[in-house]
Amino acid sequence: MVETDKKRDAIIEGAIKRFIHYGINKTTMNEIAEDLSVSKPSLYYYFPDKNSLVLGVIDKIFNDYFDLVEKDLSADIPLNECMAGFIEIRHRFFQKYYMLHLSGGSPDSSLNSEELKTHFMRMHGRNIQLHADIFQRAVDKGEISPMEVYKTAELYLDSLAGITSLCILHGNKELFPSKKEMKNILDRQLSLSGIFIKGLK
Amino acid sequence: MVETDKKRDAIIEGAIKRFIHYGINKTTMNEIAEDLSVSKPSLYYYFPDKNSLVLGVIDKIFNDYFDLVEKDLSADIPLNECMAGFIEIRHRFFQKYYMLHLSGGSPDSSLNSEELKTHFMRMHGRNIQLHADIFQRAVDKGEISPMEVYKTAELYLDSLAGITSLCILHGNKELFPSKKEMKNILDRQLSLSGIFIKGLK
DNA sequence: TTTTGACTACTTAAATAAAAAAGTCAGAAA
DNA sequence: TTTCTGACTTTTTTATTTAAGTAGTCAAAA
Repeated sequence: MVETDKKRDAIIEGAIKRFIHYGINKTTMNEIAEDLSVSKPSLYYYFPDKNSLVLGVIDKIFNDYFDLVEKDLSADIPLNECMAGFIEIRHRFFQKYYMLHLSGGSPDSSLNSEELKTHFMRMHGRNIQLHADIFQRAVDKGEISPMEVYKTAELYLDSLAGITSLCILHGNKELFPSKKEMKNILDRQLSLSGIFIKGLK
Repeated sequence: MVETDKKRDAIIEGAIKRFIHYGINKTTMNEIAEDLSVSKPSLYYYFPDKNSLVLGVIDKIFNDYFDLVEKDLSADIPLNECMAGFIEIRHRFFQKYYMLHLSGGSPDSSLNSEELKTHFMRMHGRNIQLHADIFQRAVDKGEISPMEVYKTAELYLDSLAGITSLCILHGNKELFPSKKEMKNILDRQLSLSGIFIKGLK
């Protein structure tokens, strides 16, 4: 069982490497198998279909993200700084996994099946809830005014995601946004976050 | 000359009617001509090509918008209320001209030519400048803190536009967003605007 | 000066064929 | 028994051709 899990993880890692370069749709099960020097049916022994593999990949990426974010959660720093830290974490993930199009608040074209979309939305919801919890804690500490924390967290995250999606839409139509555009997205997200959090006081 | 301008305007009005229903790309010059009971070459007498006609349409719509907005501009009301008013104006335009996809801060697929995109971006810039001017006035009155007004106005408008684009992406994949989704967009934009303006104090 | 029927050139959409990828299975290797 | 594979089938994607539709022109008429 432990061996099996190790193999599963190795496949997921291999898949991620391909996905990062070529995206989910442009990566074939054959390529993933070849990279790992195994046959395609071996992959299908560990994952019933491509969707399950993609699901495993998304799961791993989001868990990495939540691990990082939840580590910062305990520290007793001002809300604005905490949010700035999260933005930078998300920005690194956004950059690294750009080709997977996991960016916006909404499931993208690359997640074809309903199952994947649902799973993605669950992760998204977990992120909102995490932010809502932090907002609630800040309310309890008197750092910001009382409010509907979940709705506010949703609005906060969507406003940041919206900035990203507009910047990408605006920018060059290349496969990958430029360093400059990336920097711009980060700067604007930090600005907006600062104003938003200040507006919650 | 006055007669010619009248005919031009009539053509623009006819084109808008079609565009509202079927969008720019799914409307043919023939259809516009038939609606007005004239021949296609008549249209080409007044507009050298379809782009020019679309340009005239966009120009008219934006001028209508700026007329409405600049009317409210003189009134001496709090910044937040002023912005709320503008959001409602834009929302009405968004709803009415949804099929033209003039919504986001970025030129959409329906604006094919560079000329149109440039013109659209000029209108977009004018809107940012208008908001920057209002922000500057609010700074001068001491209603909000000093800042880079243009950049802030850009961020403000993009954060609102981002909300719209995410809501549309999220929502049903129908041609038209539902009444409920529209209401949701408006409510969230008003919420975000309130928080944002408060954050500028 | 303004309008039109009849025309051409170009673009888009539909249909079809070819290629590639997902997924299966009987059986071999560990 | 669990893990793995070569050879296969089915489905999906992509490329190619074909047909249809649309933008734009022009000589001539109102």
